[in-house]
Amino acid sequence: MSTIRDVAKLAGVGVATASRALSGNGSVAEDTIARVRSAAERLDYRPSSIARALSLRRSGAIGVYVPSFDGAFYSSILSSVDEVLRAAGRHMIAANGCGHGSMRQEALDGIDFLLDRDCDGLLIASHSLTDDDIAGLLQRRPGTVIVNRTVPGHEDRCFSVDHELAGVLAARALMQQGHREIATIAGPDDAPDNAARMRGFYAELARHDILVRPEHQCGGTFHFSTGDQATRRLMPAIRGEVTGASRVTALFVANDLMAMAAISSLTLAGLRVPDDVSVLGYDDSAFARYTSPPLTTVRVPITVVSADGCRLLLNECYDARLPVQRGHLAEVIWRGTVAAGPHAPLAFDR
Amino acid sequence: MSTIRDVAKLAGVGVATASRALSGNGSVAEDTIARVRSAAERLDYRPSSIARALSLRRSGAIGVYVPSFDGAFYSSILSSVDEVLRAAGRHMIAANGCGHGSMRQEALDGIDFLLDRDCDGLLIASHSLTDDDIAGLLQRRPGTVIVNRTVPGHEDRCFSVDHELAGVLAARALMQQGHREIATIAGPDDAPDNAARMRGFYAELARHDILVRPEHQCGGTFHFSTGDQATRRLMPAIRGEVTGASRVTALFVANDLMAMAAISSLTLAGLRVPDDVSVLGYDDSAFARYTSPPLTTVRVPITVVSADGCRLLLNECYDARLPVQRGHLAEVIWRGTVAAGPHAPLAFDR
DNA sequence: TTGTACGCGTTATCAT
DNA sequence: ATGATAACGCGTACAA
Repeated sequence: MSTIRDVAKLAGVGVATASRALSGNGSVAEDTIARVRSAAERLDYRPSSIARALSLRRSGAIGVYVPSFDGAFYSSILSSVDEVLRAAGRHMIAANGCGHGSMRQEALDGIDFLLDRDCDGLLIASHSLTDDDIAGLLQRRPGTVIVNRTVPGHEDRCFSVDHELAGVLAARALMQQGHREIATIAGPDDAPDNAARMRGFYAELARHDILVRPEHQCGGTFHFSTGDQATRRLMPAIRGEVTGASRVTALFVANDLMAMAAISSLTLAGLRVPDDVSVLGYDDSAFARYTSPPLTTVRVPITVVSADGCRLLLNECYDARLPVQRGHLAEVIWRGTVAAGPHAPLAFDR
Repeated sequence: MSTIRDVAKLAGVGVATASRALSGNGSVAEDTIARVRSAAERLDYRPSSIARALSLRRSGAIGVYVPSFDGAFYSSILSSVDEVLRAAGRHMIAANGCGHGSMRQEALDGIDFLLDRDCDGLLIASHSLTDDDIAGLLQRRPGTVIVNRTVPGHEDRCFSVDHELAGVLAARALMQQGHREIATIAGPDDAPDNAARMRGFYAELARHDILVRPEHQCGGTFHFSTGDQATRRLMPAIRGEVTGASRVTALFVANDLMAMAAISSLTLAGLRVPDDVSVLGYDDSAFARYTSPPLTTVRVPITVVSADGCRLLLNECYDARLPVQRGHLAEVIWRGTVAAGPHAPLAFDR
């Protein structure tokens, strides 16, 4: 490995000149630049990003924490962030939750790990941290951005759709199709984004005098398996086998993974989607248009949300002036899993 | 940010002693260690990983290139590598193909990018690079491991199942269920792993006098959309609407993403899987057990394959002595998308 | 425009 | 067991 001193020597100049010639910072004579360039070429000179980082006191790395790399949702964040970062000549150190603690502990550990790596900035997607965890982190580490949830008092550092409003849209979608007997499969109780969408969902339903019976409210973990389990538990209600209760005709599932598992489970049990039950998902993951039938779902534009978060980070950490959008909106994507229910459809403006 | 000099000063020792006390390398008196530790604690001292990297001439980073973060297959590689790395105190710089060139160019760029980041080692999963690209890279960069394909002459640096054998298993799975009229949806022509599985598949079929008609061999890109398109093209043949040709009763799809799209497409067209057509996937991605119906597929144990590749890297780059397995095997996972075909089942030993 | 010299924060060497 | 000091490779004052 040749260093900049080798290049300087070969070009017959001082190291400072070589550095300037290569980086373009500072003025260097044309022919000197050429000499240095060709010397660098000849030696196959590769600047040490480590030495540069030490000197500049910036590593050029943005740490990204996601609970998991699996699942289309978090993958989208990584893709999107990697693209923005690479275009800016920065890179990503990605960490996911691993180890053996609670999900909160895993997140804390992962973030700690990233911090130890001298990341210039941090982009975090975690629904397992408490608001206080995040508030503390935000205060300790200025260059931090939170994605997919909004922490009260720190709205400027959070990039997310309004999940509560998205929940409202989900409720309307079902009601406008004439569903009133509805069951839900939620995400983790302690996940703020889950809580928000469920809150919005139930509230909007309640505004139209629709109540989801407690026994029709299932909990899940955002993973396939729990979508499957919850659906099985709901099966009698969906089949209308519960005496004294009307048949459940629609299912709102808090993310597409669980929705997909629900459809699979339903199909396996001989129930037809959407003829026997409608299923409404959440996220609009990449696979949603390829389930059988294609999934009707609430789209969360997570790639653009995280790209904007990432650009804010770039602006702060490296004095860039990238455009940063806010106020991203969720919307219902109509595909094939929600059909007309037995009741009169309700109409909503837009 | 306090440095080790601050710690040393506060503890009343030299920097070397402080360094030794903190790292555990070299002998330091018990009470000195305690003094240094508490000084570090008080100052909330965080060693600079950059300075350490410069001094040690190792960044502690392993670069990981995957064509895309989306799709369960590459996500599994990331998860698995991150877990192994974190356990070893190392980290991952992940890059995916982005930019606007060919997939090969994207891979080349991504790898170059990683190299510029002073990664100690490289783990690469790309089916778009040529064997020569990889041979060249392997020679330039000793600490490199290739995952999910085997480059002739570099078997020791490649971690992969035998995709050709896996293709053989796929063919047997279909034949043993009594299928003889078979269509295929392959991955990219220039992807060696795709070529291998298709080669094995066709060869094993041919050994039993089964030929896949050229018009029943479709090409794809490993993405959802092409699985969908190919399936539509195949529809008449599956429906038995092609005069002078027997009805296609089974579909072998080169990865689960396309297989999922195929099922969706089939279902949408009113065809039942597996009653009307069987579908056999490839990879056993995380979602495979949650399609409708659950996908029968050839399992490629990519998490353990890449974990072993990663451990070899760790051994080479950091003189670790982690166990490294080889010779991972693919196997057919029977679920719900392959049913009995119209012909006599063939029997195979194991 | 150019070159010298220092600083970035660590670890390692070598005396003591 | 400990401390001074020299790398590590780069960027950049500052002087020329």
